[in-house]
Parts: sequence; C-alpha cells; structure tokens
Amino acid sequence: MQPIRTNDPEGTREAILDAAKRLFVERGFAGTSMSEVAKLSGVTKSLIHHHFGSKEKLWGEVKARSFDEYAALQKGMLLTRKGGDLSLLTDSIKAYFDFLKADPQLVRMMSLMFLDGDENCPLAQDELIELGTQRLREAQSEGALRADVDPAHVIFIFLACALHWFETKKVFATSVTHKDLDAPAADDEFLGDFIKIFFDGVRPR
Amino acid sequence: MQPIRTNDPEGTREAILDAAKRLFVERGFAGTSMSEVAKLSGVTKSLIHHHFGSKEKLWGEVKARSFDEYAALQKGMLLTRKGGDLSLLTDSIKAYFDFLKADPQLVRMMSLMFLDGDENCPLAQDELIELGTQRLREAQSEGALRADVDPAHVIFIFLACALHWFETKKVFATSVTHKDLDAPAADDEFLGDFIKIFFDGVRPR
DNA sequence: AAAACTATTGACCGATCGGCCAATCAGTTT
DNA sequence: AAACTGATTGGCCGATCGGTCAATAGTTTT
Repeated sequence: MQPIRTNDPEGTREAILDAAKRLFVERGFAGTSMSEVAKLSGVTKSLIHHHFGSKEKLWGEVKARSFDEYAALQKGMLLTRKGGDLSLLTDSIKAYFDFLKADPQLVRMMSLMFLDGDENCPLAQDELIELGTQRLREAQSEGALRADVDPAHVIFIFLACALHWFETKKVFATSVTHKDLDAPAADDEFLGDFIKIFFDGVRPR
Repeated sequence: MQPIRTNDPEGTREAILDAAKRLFVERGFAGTSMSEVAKLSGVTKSLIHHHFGSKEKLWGEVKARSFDEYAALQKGMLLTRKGGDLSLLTDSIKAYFDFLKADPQLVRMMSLMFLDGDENCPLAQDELIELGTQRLREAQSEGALRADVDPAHVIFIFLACALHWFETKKVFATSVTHKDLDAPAADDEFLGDFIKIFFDGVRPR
C-alpha cells in the first residue's frame, strides 16, 4: 500500500494517543505492545516511532495528558471559594466525586501512576496540595475546621476515599451491598455516608 | 551441568514463589519474565513450568498466597472483641496499620489485584466484610456507632485510607510534609489525625 | 521547477518472550 | 536388581517484542 497522506498529522498524533491511553489503561504499560497500539489507532508501528520516538516516551505523553486532566479537576475542587463555612466544600467534593465516576480511565491511570511511583503524579505536586492546605489553614484560623489535625491529612483522607472507591467498587459492591452491581445509586449512597462522617469528624470541637 | 538434587522440592517451590512474588510485585505480571524469575530463584525456567504449569498459574498462586496473608490480617482486625465501646477498635486499627507499614509488598500486591479486578481479592470476600458489618451493626444497636450510615461504608473508609496511605505516601510525603521522607513518624502522625477525624465522625449523634 | 522537508508505509532486525522436550539422575516401589 | 516416579537440566521452538531503515509521496521552501 502506498503511504496515504491524511494531511492532518496532529489528528494522527491524537488518534495514536487515544488508542495508547485506552490500551495502557486497560492492560498496563508492559502489557501493551506497540503493534496493538498501531492496529487500534489504524497506523503502522513505524509511524508511532516517528511521532513519539519510543514506547517509553509514548507512555510519558499519555501520562502527562492524564495528569493535566486530573490536575485541572483537583485544582477546581480545591480552589472553590468557601467563606468561613466549611460545608460549602460539599459541592466541590460532590463535583470531584462525580467527575471520577464519569471517567473510569482517569481513575485507573491514577492507580498506575501511583504504582509507578511517578514523581509527576498529582499527589506529588506541591502546587496541587499546597493550594488546598492553605485554604484549610484559613478555615482553621476562622474556626471552621478543627485545628488539631494537619490540613494535608484532611485532604488526603478525602482523596483516598474517593479514588479508592472507584478503584475497588467494582469488586466491593458485588460482595457487600446486595443491590444491583451497576447501580449508580451505590455511588451516591457511599458519598452520602462519607460526607456525613467526614464533615462531622472534621468539625471544630 | 548435571541436575542437582536438592532433595527438597517443597523448598524449591517456596524459593520460586518468593522470587516470583518479589518480581511480580515490583514490575507487575506482564513486566516480569519467566527467565527473571528463574534467575532470581536459582533454578531453570523448565523447572518452574514443571512445578506451576504456566506463567498465569504461577501468578495465580502468588496472588492466592498474598490474599491469604491479607485475609488473616483483616479478619484479625475485624474480629477483635469490642463490648459496646467503639474506641476499643483503635488498637486493632493500629495493629492493622502497623502491619501494612511493615509489609510494603502486601500493599503493592493489593493494588495490583484491584487493578486486575480479581474476584478473589479481599474486598470481594463476603465473609471478610460481613464479619465486620455484623460487629458494627451490633455497635449501632448498642448506640456506640451512629445508626444513619451503612456499616460497610464505615469499614471501607478505614480500609481505603490505610491502603491508600501506604500506596501513595512515598510520593505524597515528599511534597507535603516537609519532614524527612523516610520518617516513620509521618505514618504515626497520619494515623493519629485519621483516628481523630474517623472516630469523631463515626460517633453516634 | 527544483530542493528540502516530513508523514507514512512495508520489510526487516536481533533479542526476548512463554513454553516444550528429551535426557539425566536420585529416590521409591516392585 | 529392575522398573518406575519425579526433580532438574540444557537445548530448542515459533511467536512476538521494540526498534530501524530505505522507499514513497504529498507539502513547503527556495
């Protein structure tokens, strides 16, 4: 076959990145072959090497994209204006939770980055965490948040529960909640219970 | 070289399983080759196939072992006798937390099993969770635990925070807590804050 | 219009993959 | 003592791995 010009190399790059992300997320880095990425994206292996150089670099670009996506999400949550009233955080937390629910690929990608111990992964970014701790420190001095805990730990607890829920709910929901497996209601019920416990536990005393 | 009789096939099996566990945990299933397992365990590839049949079956045995280890741990925590006083749970929680801290391999193995969506992974075991929810339901009827939340969610929140802490603390601690990276004190400080928030949030009201 | 550039292909490379097989030898059974 | 069983080895297999390279053909630059 002759080489066909798409006249849209950027579009080709995107197609490759999409296919790579899907496969990497499903099967992991080592579990994915360049041939599979090539087949799924409809181009040849050689072209992928032309655009990205190596499998590792492709993986790096895929991770960087997912990181940007996640960073925007988390930043959005932590930036929300909450004047003295901590319960205003509820909406941002719900939004964050719903976003993770709607994007399972993102959740799996986070798990993979944690396993890699990637320095670029969200929790490792000072900027992302500092953002939230500053807000919470204000809340502490305003008396809206209990002052005897480290704000970073408060953020961590929420992030851990949200991420871990979507990482494991597939396997958790089947055994514990005896409702429908695919029930989206299960998500909301967990979020509700978490908010109850979290905000009561975090209240100044 | 002539085949050397160890006269201890069980010991050989163990050596293979240990090496396999170490490599699988470090690099994942697809990222580990049989040759590497063979080299690390000091036997030949062929012998591994003789004992375990295939790479998948070896992986299965490694997972099963880790599952048993973890199940015993979680069962131990959930079984602890707590007569009406919920705070007695603190000791079991600390023990569970310390155990995870002492066994990083186990934590990574859990992450891998979650990613696999393995049906055998602990959260999926009705027995393990039912055990805890029954206890917590007793606590609810005794008025020791708030009654407006699902006991399964209470357990989940604790497990999520403990597991996620050790999954991500390597990368989390470097950016947020400006103390020593290897500080074991960071673990205790997080556990302390978590217990404060968790038990206050979970108190009957 | 000639030259340079680049997106794209198919053929090919050595290395490594998981796995198989025959041979060897120690211990056990007959 | 002969036969059998099972632990262990090294050699080998076809398939696939990530990656390279020359060729081709549109596009842009000169």
